[in-house]
Amino acid sequence: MGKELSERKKRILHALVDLYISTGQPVSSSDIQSKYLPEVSSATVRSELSALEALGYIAQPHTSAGRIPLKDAYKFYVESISAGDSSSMLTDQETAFIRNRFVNRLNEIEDLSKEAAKIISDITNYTSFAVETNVSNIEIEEIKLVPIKGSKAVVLIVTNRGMIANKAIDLKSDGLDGSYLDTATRVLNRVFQGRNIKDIEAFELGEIDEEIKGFRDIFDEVLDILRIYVSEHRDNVFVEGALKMLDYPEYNNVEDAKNFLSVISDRRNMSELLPDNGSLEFSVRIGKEDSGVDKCAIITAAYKVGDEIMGQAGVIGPQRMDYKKVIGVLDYIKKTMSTVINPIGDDEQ
Amino acid sequence: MGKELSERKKRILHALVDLYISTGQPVSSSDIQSKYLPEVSSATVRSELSALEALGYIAQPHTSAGRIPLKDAYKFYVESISAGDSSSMLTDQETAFIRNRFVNRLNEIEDLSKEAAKIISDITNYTSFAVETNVSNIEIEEIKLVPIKGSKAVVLIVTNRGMIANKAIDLKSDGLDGSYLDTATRVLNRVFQGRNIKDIEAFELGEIDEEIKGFRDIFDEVLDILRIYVSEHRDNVFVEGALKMLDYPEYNNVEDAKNFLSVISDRRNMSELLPDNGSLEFSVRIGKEDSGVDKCAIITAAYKVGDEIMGQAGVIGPQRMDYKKVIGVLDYIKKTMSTVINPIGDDEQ
DNA sequence: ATTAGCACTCACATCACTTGACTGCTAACA
DNA sequence: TGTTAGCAGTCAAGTGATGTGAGTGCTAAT
Repeated sequence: MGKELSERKKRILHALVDLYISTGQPVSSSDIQSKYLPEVSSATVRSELSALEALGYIAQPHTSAGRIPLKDAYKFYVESISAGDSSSMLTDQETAFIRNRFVNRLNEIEDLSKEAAKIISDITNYTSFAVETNVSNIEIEEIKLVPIKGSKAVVLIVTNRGMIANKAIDLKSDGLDGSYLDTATRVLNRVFQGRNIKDIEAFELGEIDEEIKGFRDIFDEVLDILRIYVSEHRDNVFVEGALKMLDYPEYNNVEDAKNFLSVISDRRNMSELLPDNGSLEFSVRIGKEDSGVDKCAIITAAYKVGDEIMGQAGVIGPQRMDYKKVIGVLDYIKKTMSTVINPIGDDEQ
Repeated sequence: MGKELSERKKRILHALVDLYISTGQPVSSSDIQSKYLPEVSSATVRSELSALEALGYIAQPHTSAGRIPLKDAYKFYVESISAGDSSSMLTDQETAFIRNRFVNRLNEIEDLSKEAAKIISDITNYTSFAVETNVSNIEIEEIKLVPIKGSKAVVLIVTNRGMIANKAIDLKSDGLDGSYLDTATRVLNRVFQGRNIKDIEAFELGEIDEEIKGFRDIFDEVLDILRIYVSEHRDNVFVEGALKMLDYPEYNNVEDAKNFLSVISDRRNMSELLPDNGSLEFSVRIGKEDSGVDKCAIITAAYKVGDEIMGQAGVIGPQRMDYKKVIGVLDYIKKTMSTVINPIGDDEQ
């Protein structure tokens, strides 16, 4: 559909988006002519603009105004810049900045995501976010019951991603002696060791019935801890620079600003904004309808550690945003993250 | 200074603040007369208003407008309502709502603060916050070193407020046998047991030099964990309903809204907004200058568990806010929190 | 196909004018 | 002396008329 655009139409459309991105104002035929196409007249540009308008790429706010780009124009624009080498779009200063920020102590995947979101927002000046995916894809390596004062014990669950320890359980008077705990630990490990955390819902009693016997309470406690952990970490979204969107005139009224902020502060909403197929290297979505952020464009990149996709990071900004820069930053972050980080598990935790 | 106000002036001033709080519009003499003082004429009210204006309680936005309250008027108003029984200002429905929300499983003081902030914001419809104070006033009860796979061990620090366990340390090849860990645990407990977490900076080597000997690495790791814990939990502020402020016409422009949001999302700023003397039962501050929220009023209450002050919770809203309701809610929350919650330590953790 | 030229459109700013909600003042009254 | 009615004065906010200028679409000439 877009293929039959003449070379000149393409140049004009690209120029129009460029100008609109930098000014935010409707672009006039003479603007385009003087800055991008000095070899023709503005009248020629005008007739081309008419054609582009008929094709649905651009529109006029009112009869005597310039043109503004529509969704398709942005799509065309993004395609045209994606072709180039995106990493070359960052200055040396910026790449150095990114690298520096990542060398700090970052153990947890959580810290990593947060830091990525911050960096992206700092450099691009747009609202950014990072999401950990596959949180439930965690394997239990070992469970320990550690006795502490009184008749309590701490449940310590070691996984391939870190550890979970936030709750003490009360053993009542059942077993204050070490052997009780030892047995309980052995049983728990027989049940849980090597299992994936996402399967906990399926941990039904049937299969392991006779093993549990006297340890039913502890078993339930552990299940509970895992459930809470999964629910708290599912769709873990970090948003950075939320207020930066308010600097752009598109969101210069309280109504829209409030709406935007309420959408992005709700993690459920945020995860709906992510591309369905999380494995896409890059995703650019412009003006998603009915999402509460229809005046926005969302660019995401999936990042990996080793071969595994750990999450996504991206930018949410006005439709007229600096796509070139954003894609460049995301691309560089993507690369940096997989090289700077030691694969989890070799390091502590 | 305010004492010499005549009874009628008091009634008029109170009426004016009342009306202004409910409408947000400058209040005219005839409004006051018709709704609050039908026994006199509006001209009389006018002359009283002149006097109150001369005393600095109220002002006119422009010559032909009604009056709006100034800081002193709000102070007068708050004093006059604080005298009454604040708890009676809540409906039965509201008190039931509060009680219900608190009966849920709430282990950590953190959950408690968060929930309090949510409740306050839900009921009052203003932005609310809760702060844990005295986080550093935590005593170490016990330290455990739990060996996990490889040559690693988890450091588990049990305190009177809960437990800290987020890091595994690498023992290298030093000691894979249990006895090494046992000795290390004993030494660590001799050093740390019973000590207050806030004293960690003073844990210098001199005094306990010869005890550490071969456990210097582990000792440093533990110190590090404690330091990080303290710094992450100092001034732990939870803000709820931040966007609610944007519903009030006072913040109906993006400039102010952005400013407000950036102030309250920064925890350092927030802790500066708290009253210096955290032990005050209630604190009402109106239009604090140079704070970035000079158009706001801030009401805080200290809440206790047992005799110990655990934190503060409060509301930040427009100066013309429903003081009666807010104070009522805070008062009830205060009472409920100390009764619903089991003293920490009896319960799990 | 391109261009110059021109008439047309329309958002936006400006200005004069009206309206109405207040006040402050004054003079009369209890 | 305190209160009140009455009235003139003030000023924000709304309304409508008018001008301005940036931009277009159209047409006729090249």
